[in-house]
Amino acid sequence: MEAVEMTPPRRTRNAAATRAHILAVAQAEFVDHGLSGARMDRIATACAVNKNLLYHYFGSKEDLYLAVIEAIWAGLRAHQRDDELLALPPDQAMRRLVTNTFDHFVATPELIRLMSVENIHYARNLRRSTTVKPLYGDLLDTLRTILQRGQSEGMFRPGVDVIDLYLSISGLAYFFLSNQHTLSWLLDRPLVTPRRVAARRRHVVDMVLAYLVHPSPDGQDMPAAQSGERRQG
Amino acid sequence: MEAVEMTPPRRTRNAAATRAHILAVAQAEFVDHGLSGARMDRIATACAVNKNLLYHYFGSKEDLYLAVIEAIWAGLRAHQRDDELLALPPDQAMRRLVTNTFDHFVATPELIRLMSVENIHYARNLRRSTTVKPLYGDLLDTLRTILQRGQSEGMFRPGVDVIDLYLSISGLAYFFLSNQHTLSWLLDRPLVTPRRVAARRRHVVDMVLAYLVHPSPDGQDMPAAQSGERRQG
Amino acid sequence: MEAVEMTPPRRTRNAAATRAHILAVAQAEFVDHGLSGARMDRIATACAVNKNLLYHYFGSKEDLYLAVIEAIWAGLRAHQRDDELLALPPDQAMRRLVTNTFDHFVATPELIRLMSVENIHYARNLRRSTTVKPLYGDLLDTLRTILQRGQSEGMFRPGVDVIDLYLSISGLAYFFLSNQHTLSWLLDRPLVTPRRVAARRRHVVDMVLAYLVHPSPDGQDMPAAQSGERRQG
Amino acid sequence: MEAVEMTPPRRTRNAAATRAHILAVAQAEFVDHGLSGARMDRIATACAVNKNLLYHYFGSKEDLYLAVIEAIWAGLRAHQRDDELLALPPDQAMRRLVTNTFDHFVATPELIRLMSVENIHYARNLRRSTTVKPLYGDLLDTLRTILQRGQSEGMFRPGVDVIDLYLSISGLAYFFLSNQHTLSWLLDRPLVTPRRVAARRRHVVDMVLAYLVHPSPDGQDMPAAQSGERRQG
DNA sequence: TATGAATGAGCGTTCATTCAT
DNA sequence: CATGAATGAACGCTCATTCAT
Repeated sequence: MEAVEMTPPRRTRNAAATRAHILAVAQAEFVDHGLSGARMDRIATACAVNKNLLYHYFGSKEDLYLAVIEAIWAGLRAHQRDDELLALPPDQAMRRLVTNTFDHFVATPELIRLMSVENIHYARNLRRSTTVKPLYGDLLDTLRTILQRGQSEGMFRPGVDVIDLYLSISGLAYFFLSNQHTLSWLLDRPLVTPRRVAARRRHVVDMVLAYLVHPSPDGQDMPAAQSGERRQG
Repeated sequence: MEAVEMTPPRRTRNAAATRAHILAVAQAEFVDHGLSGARMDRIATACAVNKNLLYHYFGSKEDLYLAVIEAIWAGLRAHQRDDELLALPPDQAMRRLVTNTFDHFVATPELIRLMSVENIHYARNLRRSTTVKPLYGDLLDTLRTILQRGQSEGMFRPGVDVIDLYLSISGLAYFFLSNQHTLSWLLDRPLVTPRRVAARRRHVVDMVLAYLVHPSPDGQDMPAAQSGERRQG
Repeated sequence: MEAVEMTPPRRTRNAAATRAHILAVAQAEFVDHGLSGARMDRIATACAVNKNLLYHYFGSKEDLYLAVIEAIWAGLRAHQRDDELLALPPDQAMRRLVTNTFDHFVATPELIRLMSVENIHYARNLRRSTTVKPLYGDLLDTLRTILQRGQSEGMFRPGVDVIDLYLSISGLAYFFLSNQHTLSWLLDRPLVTPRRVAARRRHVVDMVLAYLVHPSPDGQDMPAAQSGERRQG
Repeated sequence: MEAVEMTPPRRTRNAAATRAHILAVAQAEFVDHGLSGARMDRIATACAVNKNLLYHYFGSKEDLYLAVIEAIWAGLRAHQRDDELLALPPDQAMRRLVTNTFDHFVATPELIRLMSVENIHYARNLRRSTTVKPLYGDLLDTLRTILQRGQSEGMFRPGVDVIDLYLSISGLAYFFLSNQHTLSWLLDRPLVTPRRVAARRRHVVDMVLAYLVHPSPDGQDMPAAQSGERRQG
């Protein structure tokens, strides 16, 4: 809920830095208030720049918003291109992919909120973007590769739709974050404490792997048995 | 995306009907445009009613919005109170609970959108409600009962957090609906066709039950094996 | 600042009483908020009658206001017709006339405020009245009689304009009441405490009589010498 | 009753001039219609300026009104600081003080009306001012000095309350101006013609000095005897 | 490049008033 | 006589945007 700080470029003749600063402040505003609720005035004031500069650099409120969501979706995609995953055995790769997704969502609340905002607006603006779509041409490739590898090894169950798998991995991490405010009110407890987040992380991994991994004949390979994540405090 | 029509009660001097009509039209407006984006003028026009009447009945835009979300959350809760579930064996009860949740989300797109909208506003309005919270005191009771019954029978795995389970059941159904517009653009295919929804329904049930249900020693009781829902076309 | 009480005529079929009640409540509203600031809604609510009744009885806001000021000006005039004055010697009569004016202003703050309100509106409404003007045809008669009697006795100074005398008697009592709120703020003390009002009453009488009464040749008849009012606590 | 014109600074991009113009036009509006009756739209139109500019410069209607009354009260005080008075003998100083007050009221009808308006609103706005009160800390000083000087010389009567004297000097000049519209209707003659104003001016001076000045033993020093003002036509 | 001044459209809200019974 | 339902006009104010330099 705080205005982004970044090196304030007051009296700077550095156009790029000013632009970046505006973008960062605008992101905070759109994250906080949505598209309709955001105020150009507040952005200009928070940037300590003249309001006209916003229009000079970005053209209009909607275009400024577009620049913000283009940046956030590019950041998401950059994170997803995790080639190191393909070097791991399928179950470990999948586990890593799930935790990476989860961790990125947790670490980037702006992403969660802007995704909600953009869907409230029926993705009308994202569709106007010419930069985002190209990045997502192969969105499912890594996941599909891991999935197929695990299936051909007999480790993963057959008949798994990669889109459904993607939606589940995302949804399991997304929902409790995106809807934390209504949920924590109705459930009468905070949902995004470090403790609860860590527990949920384990739960999500368990659920995805329980679904994917064939139980071994002798039952000793129950996914849950190894759900303890070593890398996380 | 259009204003609700309902039997137009124009020229009727029936306060309750007028109020209900306003509420229905207002819901459509808030669903479509969010809180900040909604326009009282549009609501009044769509109702064929004087704008002042909105204020006469509801006091303010925010209070009208509150009335809308109170109604939608009450509807959600009414649906969740499914006592018939407790008469079923745990696995069937759980399966039914998951499909009920899923089906209600699919059948009530307004709910999904208003949940998103309200979370964009940090649940500020829901928290003002005095009617919603009381309904949700025992939100997790049914789920907890089913879960514990399954665990004591040895059918469900131990160590399952009921909150996490609730979040997962909801999230698996919620995300692909709430974010369908960005997702279908990025994934280059529609996500809410009848075919895809049916497939996703099966997938969600499979995932939840695969997570919960112990594999039987001989491995022939894989949850997925019985995922075919008979009751759904 | 309080709503007038009067016997609340709820469920009374007594039209006259209802009308009177509305009038009393309306007076309080106009006194408090002026003409533009008054609200028909507030009046109706305070009367616990339907808003339409105000229109039924009085036609419009401006006409209701007119009824209020007609009543208050009639009350003022009724008070001024003090025939007993003419039975007194001129100086005592004048003293009585001044104190009567003063006391009536003090006792009727509504009068002061409605006079200010009506003048803010350039007496536009009072001029529409057909009932007030007739009452004031002989407004200055009593004053003129007393004045002339005193002059012909050699007790009052000659060359006194009766209008100026009237304006002074009124103005000396009016101003500190009408402007009490700004004055007491700027002078940093309350002006309408019982003590201050009593002192001002003496002062006003002194000033008017000092102006009117010839000093007696031996100087022992200084008006101030007898300024102590016996009749007042 | 018409909006002030002043050199119309349209097409001028001079903030200070625009602000001053708005203030002048706003004063005329508040003088004419009071606070509740004034219309921001009318002010904007009369200024040939966008309505939003009023808010940009003054924040709100109430704050614009506050700026107007701050200016008028500052003007009143500026006029009252008449140090030359102290160089005159007490009776002449007092005479001058009374005429100055009277003349300022006559010359500034906006002041009279805004004082009435502000009192109708219980001085609620003046009390919000941080600039007016400091100017009025020593409001009574000059008057007190003149009074005491005259008393110690034996020229003025003892036992005069300086506040009452101030209220009387003001009230004698204020009332016939503030209430001219009702009065001239009820008295059936105009009250603010040059002739009547001049006569009233003499009357007010006479009354104040008759009250203050001891009659000389031989009676030839009747205050009224020298009431003829030379400086006024 | 950057700014202070200014705008037009429209928003949420209010208010005196009228309709229908 | 009295009421609940409903209205039209306009009010104070906001907001994205443009002008002029």
